[in-house]
Amino acid sequence: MTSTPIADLWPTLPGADTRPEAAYRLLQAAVESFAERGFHATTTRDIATAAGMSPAALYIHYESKAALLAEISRAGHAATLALVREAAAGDGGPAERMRRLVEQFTAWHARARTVGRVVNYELHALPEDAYTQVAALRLDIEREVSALIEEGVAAGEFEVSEVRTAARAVTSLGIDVSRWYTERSSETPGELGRRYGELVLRMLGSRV
Amino acid sequence: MTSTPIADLWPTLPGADTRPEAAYRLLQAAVESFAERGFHATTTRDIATAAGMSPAALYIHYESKAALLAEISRAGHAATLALVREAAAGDGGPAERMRRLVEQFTAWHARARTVGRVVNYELHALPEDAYTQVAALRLDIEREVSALIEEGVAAGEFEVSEVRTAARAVTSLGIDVSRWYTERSSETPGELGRRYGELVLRMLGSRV
DNA sequence: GCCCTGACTAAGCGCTTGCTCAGCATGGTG
DNA sequence: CACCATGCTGAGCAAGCGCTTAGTCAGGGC
Repeated sequence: MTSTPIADLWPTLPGADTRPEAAYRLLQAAVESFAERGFHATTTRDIATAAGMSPAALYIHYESKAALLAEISRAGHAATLALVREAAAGDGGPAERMRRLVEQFTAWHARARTVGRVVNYELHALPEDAYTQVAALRLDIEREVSALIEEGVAAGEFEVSEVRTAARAVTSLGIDVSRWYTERSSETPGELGRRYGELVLRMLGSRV
Repeated sequence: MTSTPIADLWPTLPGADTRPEAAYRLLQAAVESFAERGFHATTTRDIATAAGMSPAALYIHYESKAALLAEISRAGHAATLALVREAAAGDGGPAERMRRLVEQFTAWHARARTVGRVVNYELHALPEDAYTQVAALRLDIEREVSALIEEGVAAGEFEVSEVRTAARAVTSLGIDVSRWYTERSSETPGELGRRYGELVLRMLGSRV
């Protein structure tokens, strides 16, 4: 692992290459604070101090505390959707692609657990317009997983009684990783991903 | 369903039969507010108003806002542990008991989703002593599930490569239900429980 | 040398927060 | 009848909140 999750996210932000480094430090501090204490328990003073600045400096780079949350949530969801799309559209049969999808989805939620927590558990604090955008991305993720399961059923590789319930279970398993995973966990993100990939394939009645 | 989840929890509280009805209304209002907005975004005025009282009345029945959270969290965890113990110690082989456990664990997290949200996602806001108690209950729940999986493996009914990872996955699936389930969900808690029971048995490589 | 610009700070404003306190109504008891 | 405990309210305090404002300062263009 050569870069932290927030560094992965940063280049995907609009105008990232021209933004001062301070904006990056603020975003990083915000992710960590929101993940640890939640959005409402985090103060603008917390974020600014962690980024080595006075509270007023925050407002030069971001419109508001909520704008920071919106930026994190949008970028995090976009990254997750990209990851899911890439795995679902890759080489191999449905089962093989599903295994890769779960491996990477799970590993991401372990590795980027701070971003993952903000993305999945602070939705209610988003301003309405940001929430609308993010809800659309979440729907896309679920649809992508559902489509892959359906493909697997059609190909005779999976056997499930309810596709939507199964898709829920698959994404649910991965998302919840960001709640309980800590750096003190005994498994690496990669190991966990591989084991969850195995479990999910069995859950879907895979014959492969 | 003849009673709401908070009514289920109330009788288990110390001295519940002598407490005034106002204390009950406050607890109910607190559960709903904490579940919807989170602990920190909820004000004592929100809770008191929802219970039909002035803010000051809250402090006659509870020591603080955090004491309300602690009471909810303790009672919710105790109820979940009791549910898990009952299912794990019931009749039948390991697979049969695991199916019942998952059915009931999942259905509880759907039906009592407001309590479930507070229980699982507001841990960080608990005072330290309440957190210690609750953490012990959570460990007991995980141990109960792990023990049942081990029993199943020993009996040749399950086949898993890592018991702890499998136990995590089982509880994880159920817990996450309280995050996404809404009263508008297409499945009833009972249906969802049965489907999840099926998925989990397959996940554990059940031969039954 | 001069001024402009962008990044930043010290101070603090207006408001909300968790919580307190003096006092009021009510209903059971002697 | 007086008395008092219980449950509650209206008013408000101290602290902390998100955010603003006036002003500082280094560095680059002319």
